[in-house]
Amino acid sequence: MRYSRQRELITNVIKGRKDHPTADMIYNSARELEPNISLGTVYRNLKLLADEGVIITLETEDKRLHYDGDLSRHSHFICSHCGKIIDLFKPSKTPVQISEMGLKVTGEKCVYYGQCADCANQNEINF
Amino acid sequence: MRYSRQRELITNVIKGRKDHPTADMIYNSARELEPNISLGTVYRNLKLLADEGVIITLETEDKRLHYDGDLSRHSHFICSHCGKIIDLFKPSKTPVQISEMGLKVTGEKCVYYGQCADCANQNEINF
DNA sequence: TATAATAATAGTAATCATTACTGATAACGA
DNA sequence: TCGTTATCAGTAATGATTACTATTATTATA
Repeated sequence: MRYSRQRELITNVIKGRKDHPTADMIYNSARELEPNISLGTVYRNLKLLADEGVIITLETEDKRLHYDGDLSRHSHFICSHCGKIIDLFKPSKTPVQISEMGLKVTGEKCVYYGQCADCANQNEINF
Repeated sequence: MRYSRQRELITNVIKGRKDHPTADMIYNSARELEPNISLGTVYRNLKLLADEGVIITLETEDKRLHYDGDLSRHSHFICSHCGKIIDLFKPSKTPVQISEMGLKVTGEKCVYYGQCADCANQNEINF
């Protein structure tokens, strides 16, 4: 992977924010410093950075991918009313502590990722 | 909300499956019994059922919404290799127990939903 | 039971986030 | 410095989902 000024800028934009911007929001931020940057470049690099594990993606109900530059283990709270995304770090993970932040939790979706038994077996043979 | 044969069929298709079908998969199943059912009808009713809380949605990395007719509290395991979605019920939620199912967990995304402090305050005034 | 009001449908067009494509540009090893 | 080729800007294409419209079906009521 070669260096590119655009990719560095995109990385800095994400890492420098505490919200969880969409591609479009990152595009707008990036254009302030690099007015000619292309939306396609933003999307291509976001995918690249996510594949490399440099950033994290968040699939939300608003049907747009949100990006997170914080790789530390944490979960998220999404307001069903305004869509705001709030980081929840370990000590705040329990329902009680969440409510201390003024958040009223009505639901949760927890997804684990990895390799299923079938794919793990296939890998033993094919890879 | 009036009764409709199509909505009942769609509901039965989802409730009768243990996998986590997309709209397209539900459409194909529904067509076996109702060959003229429209894809638009499937989408409209899925959204309706999700809004009513009759079914649950799952936003995945494959960029297609998956639906779940099981309302009991549980999380999901998604195979990064084949995309298969596996239910994880309470007693299997810990990493150790997950690995006993032959699943190799490499990551997790946990999202809580509800009302943020700002929206809760606004509601006191406006609603 | 017949009828009117209107929710829901089938079929199709439109939307919108994301991805693919293409000729030009830039990074970087030799 | 030069050649190779990753990356880019700009734009077209894709694909899941939603909106639209004329028609049909549900259901409350006479």
